Amino acid sequence: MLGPDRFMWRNSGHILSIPRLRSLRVPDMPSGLPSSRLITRLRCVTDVSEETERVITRLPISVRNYASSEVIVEQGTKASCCCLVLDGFVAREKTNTSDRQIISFYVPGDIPDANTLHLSKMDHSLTSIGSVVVGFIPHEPLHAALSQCPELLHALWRETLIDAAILRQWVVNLGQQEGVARVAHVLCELTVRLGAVGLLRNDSLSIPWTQADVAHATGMTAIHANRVIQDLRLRGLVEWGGKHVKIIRWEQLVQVASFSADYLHLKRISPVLQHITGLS
Amino acid sequence: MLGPDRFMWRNSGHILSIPRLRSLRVPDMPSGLPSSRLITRLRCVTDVSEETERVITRLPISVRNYASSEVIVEQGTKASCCCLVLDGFVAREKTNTSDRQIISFYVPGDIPDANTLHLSKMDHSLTSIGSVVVGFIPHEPLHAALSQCPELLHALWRETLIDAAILRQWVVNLGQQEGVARVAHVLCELTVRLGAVGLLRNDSLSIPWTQADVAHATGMTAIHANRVIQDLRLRGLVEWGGKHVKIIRWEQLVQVASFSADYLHLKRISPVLQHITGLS
DNA sequence: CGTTCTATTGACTCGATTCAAACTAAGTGG
DNA sequence: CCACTTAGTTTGAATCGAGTCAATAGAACG
Repeated sequence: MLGPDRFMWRNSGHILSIPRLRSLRVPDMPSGLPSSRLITRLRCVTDVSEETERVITRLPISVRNYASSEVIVEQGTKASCCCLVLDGFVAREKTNTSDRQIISFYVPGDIPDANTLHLSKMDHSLTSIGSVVVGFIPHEPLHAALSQCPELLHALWRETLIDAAILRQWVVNLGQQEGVARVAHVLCELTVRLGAVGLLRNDSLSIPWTQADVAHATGMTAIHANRVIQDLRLRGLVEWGGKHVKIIRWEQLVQVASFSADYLHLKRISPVLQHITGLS
Repeated sequence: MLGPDRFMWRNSGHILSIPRLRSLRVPDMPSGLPSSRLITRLRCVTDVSEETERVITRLPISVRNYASSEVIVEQGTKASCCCLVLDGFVAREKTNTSDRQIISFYVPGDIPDANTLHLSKMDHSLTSIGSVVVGFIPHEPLHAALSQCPELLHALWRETLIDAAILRQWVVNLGQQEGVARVAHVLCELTVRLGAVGLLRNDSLSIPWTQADVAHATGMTAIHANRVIQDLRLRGLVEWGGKHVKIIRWEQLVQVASFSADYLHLKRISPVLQHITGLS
């Protein structure tokens, strides 16, 4: 149940493979079965019948832990299974020699590589942001379940389409907003997505990212990310200490970010989320 | 067979609905049946059996023409059919009060709103870049065809996944490349995508876009886009006159753009494309 | 308790936007 | 056919957001 013996470690832009020396901080196992994370997520965006729920529960899922900054699935490889985030955060990224771009973040319940069901060759990598628990579902039984259960197929297709909708919004965010707005937008999105699956505590996000991660996601320098974060703090919009971000003024944050949750295509908004966002 | 009586006309950032006064320049009809465009495209990325081809040919497709800068499908509306680009270029865009972001371009054979099959509410608009011929396929018969023909279903799902892969690359492009590289990348991508469906003529792209369109796609000012284009011309990479872009030095363009066609997930490269790109 | 990340600060440079204005090409109406 | 209008392209100068380089301060870990 432990991670691999060697893992990719990022060090000032370079990627080295070094033996694992540190002990793994094993995060808490998600409550209940791994499949419940997926079902919770799917219920946010579509109807899931009990029959479909049973099909999902019967899927073989092998659970695995990752330490921080490990590569879960690597760019260029062919995937033979889909991974389901159970706990922690996963980043999708493309890394060139010097530049790293985080394309999107994934939270528990997401299947970041559902695309491999029909595009097995990975055109990007999946890496862990902080320690992460991931469930792997082999393609064959998943394909079998899909052909047997059209509702599940449509739910998964829908998931991949929402993933694309998030990418579209990210393009807009990068293309036409300036630094402060870009970071604010990421915060808004993660708040709503975490809230949707019931993982918001106390109006705040516990994301084990570094300011460099934020920078790589929003297309800026770590130094500039730092200044943007200070700006957000100064405006009193958030409290941002280390890996803990607390939303102080949601409405203003939304305004700065030009955020609207439409593109997330949520069917229902959880009570916790309603409280924070005022959405319904 | 003509477009609507009124259409959206963009004028210095504002959007006005004015009566159509100008005569429509009706583009040439695509050769053969509308469905052949789709089949040609699908064959670029997946295998299409004759049975599936027959299913596609039987789909009801109503053809419609659009003049330049018309809204084909509008953000916020619920779509009840998918549109298939038959001739010309379509842009996917999100427009706020002042800012316009082109999220992606579509070429003949593409289905820009296949996502509406499972996310009927449009979170963006589709507009015409120059005059365009579009085929509309109602959702119901399409859904029926999908449940009857798994191969078509998987082909379409695959198409939506490639659409997402293009968005991922676009995020990288916007996030970490500077102006010249961004524009060069768009050119490389369109060259390969047009070449794949056999629509490259003479190493050059006939795209009826304005420099403002290029700017909105690459996240910059029209003025800066102009300077970037001049830069590309000066370096001898392209000849860019009006709506006609000719690729002069493909290898250097690829290098400037940091372009690699992997993310387009093409199964085969057409002969014309091989000639220009040296790919296989 | 030192090593290694991570966060922070300052000064300088550069890419990109803004504002203003001129110039070209194309379409319209008299 | 020419004058007029409008969209689109091009140019210049001033300004600003963001990157770069360099260096320090704090936090986490073995």
